[in-house]
Amino acid sequence: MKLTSKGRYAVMAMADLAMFKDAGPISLTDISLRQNISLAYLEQIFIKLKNKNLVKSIRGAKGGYILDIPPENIKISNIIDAVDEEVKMLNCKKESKRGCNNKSTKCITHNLWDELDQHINNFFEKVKLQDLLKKNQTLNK
Amino acid sequence: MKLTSKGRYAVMAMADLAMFKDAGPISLTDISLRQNISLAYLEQIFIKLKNKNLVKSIRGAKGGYILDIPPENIKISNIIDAVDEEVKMLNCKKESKRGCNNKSTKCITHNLWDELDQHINNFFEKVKLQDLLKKNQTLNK
DNA sequence: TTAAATCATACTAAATTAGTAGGAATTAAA
DNA sequence: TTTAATTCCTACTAATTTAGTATGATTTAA
Repeated sequence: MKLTSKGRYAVMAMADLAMFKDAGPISLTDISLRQNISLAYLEQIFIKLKNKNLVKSIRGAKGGYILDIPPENIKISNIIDAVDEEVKMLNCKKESKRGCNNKSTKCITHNLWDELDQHINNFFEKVKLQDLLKKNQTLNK
Repeated sequence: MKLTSKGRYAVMAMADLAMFKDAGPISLTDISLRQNISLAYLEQIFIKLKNKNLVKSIRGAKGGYILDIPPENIKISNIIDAVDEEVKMLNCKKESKRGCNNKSTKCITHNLWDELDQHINNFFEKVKLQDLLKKNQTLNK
């Protein structure tokens, strides 16, 4: 789980789509204006969202994107995973076969990052796209 | 709360100090060798830890660092905050006076990142340095 | 006096992130 | 049938951040 503004943009854009989901296909131009994200950057993001079947595209004039899944069934983690390639923030894991075996002093913090990662993932698993639309509420818990 | 390998190194180094806390001052050279972190980089990290009164330094030959607080009273969040300047991952906050007021569609995801941040902070608040030394246990919960 | 250590600051290299640029393909509507 | 609006595709680049080096000064035990 990596957290960058690309992921943030993706969530914002998906929330936008969800808000206007009854208005037919939404063009990236619209989202670009409303959310203030560059069109070209949105294009890249939406290719990925489409590849993960979170959205469907309608090409040509009057085209755009629509959600391919109802917003109450889309986890935030689905969105973030789609656009930000899953790179573990643990870097002791990649190096090691030997060494970082959780027993040496060398990687005593291993467990810690591992659990943090689960913790963050868990957070994003619990929150659905739909939840974002109900504003000013506590999302998780 | 920012999460980088600098923060990871800091936690590793502090855990190392905690393990050897009865052995008098520990030199960064020792930590460097045990944890495989460059000495010069450790030096930078320890200046910050010292500024936050997490460690004390003893200069000169046979010098080194010792914990300034017992490990059961040091939260992981204290360590990470000390070395990784607190830069909010929310970037909608910095721009805005107007705009991102949590009511516009513009920053509908505001709450989400805010809560995530609390969530991560909360995780690191609950875990103490001492907890890392009891290996192979669940840290949080 | 020497060697081991911290302290301080500046620089640099690598990686990542965030975007731009330019055009091709598709399609609704005039 | 032409035009304009759109997605699609790929390559490039600029900005930022991160991670780490380099250099040398200062302190102190032996």
